[in-house]
Amino acid sequence: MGTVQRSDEVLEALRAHAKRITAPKRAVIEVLVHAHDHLTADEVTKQVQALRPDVSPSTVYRILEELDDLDLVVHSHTGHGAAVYHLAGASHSHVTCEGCHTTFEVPSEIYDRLARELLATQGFELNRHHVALSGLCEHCRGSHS
Amino acid sequence: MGTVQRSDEVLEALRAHAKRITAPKRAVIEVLVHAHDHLTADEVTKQVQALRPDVSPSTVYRILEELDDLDLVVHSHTGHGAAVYHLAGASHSHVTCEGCHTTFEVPSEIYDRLARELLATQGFELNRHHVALSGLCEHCRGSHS
DNA sequence: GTCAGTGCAAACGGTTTGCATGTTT
DNA sequence: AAACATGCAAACCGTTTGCACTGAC
Repeated sequence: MGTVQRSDEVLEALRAHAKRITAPKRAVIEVLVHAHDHLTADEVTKQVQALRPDVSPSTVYRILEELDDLDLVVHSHTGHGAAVYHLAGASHSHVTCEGCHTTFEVPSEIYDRLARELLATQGFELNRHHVALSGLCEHCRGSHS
Repeated sequence: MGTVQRSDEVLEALRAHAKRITAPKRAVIEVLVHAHDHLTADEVTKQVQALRPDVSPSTVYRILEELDDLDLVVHSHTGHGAAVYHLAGASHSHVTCEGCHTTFEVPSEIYDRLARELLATQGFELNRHHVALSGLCEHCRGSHS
């Protein structure tokens, strides 16, 4: 799995895989590199369109898919609403609050033991990224269900 | 959280909550009680319609939602395709294979340590049911990707 | 008789696809 | 110039909703 934080690393990887470098791709990558949180495809699209209004949502989906296939970005399903995307940086996992629908990162080591146990007992190889754990964040736990 | 395996327990609970007992509800409950695996809403609908062809998908969704609200059924998002439903029987969790898209149960104790850790370090209260863990089952791990 | 529950059809959100056009290589 | 990437619009899947009607209580 890749570990990328800068645009040129991503572009480099694209070239290495004989993918073409286009304006929409540059824009998507730029958005992802500067993103502070985890973005849905729609949020990526809106930010991209702020730079290049003519880029279509389907193109953004296709680019995200391509980057995902190359392990340059990672996406995660949250059990509510759209999937979230971010660059495949330092390996981490996700949890989503069912109350406020915020997705945040947790160290993926919290899965270590569970992953070992699943492998040993079920022969199941855990993917720590593909879905976010669900529950209630500190704040929403206080408020109410 | 409820622990129900028999139709009459479910019907009982519905009465206790002043919900009406209708033919479509009986059929949905019957299907769930006899289900061997985890069913999508669509699968429930098809099985219900085998008994009562005039029951509409939206009704099935509404019934599943009602039963879910009453903690009589549980649903889980798998990171691929439709959510799966089953009776709220013995507490267990789910994992889904990204290869063959099979969802199966695992003892929810595998989460014990992780849940404690999330609570202690993040103040996050884990819901062990709402999403299924994702990965590769023994068989698909062998085959390929 | 009342109201919750239902069927239908239409809308919805998120995502994918077919196709003609444009752009990178 | 060939191949690939794009924009658009339409389709898609899973799910929710508005509404008039039916049937449980």
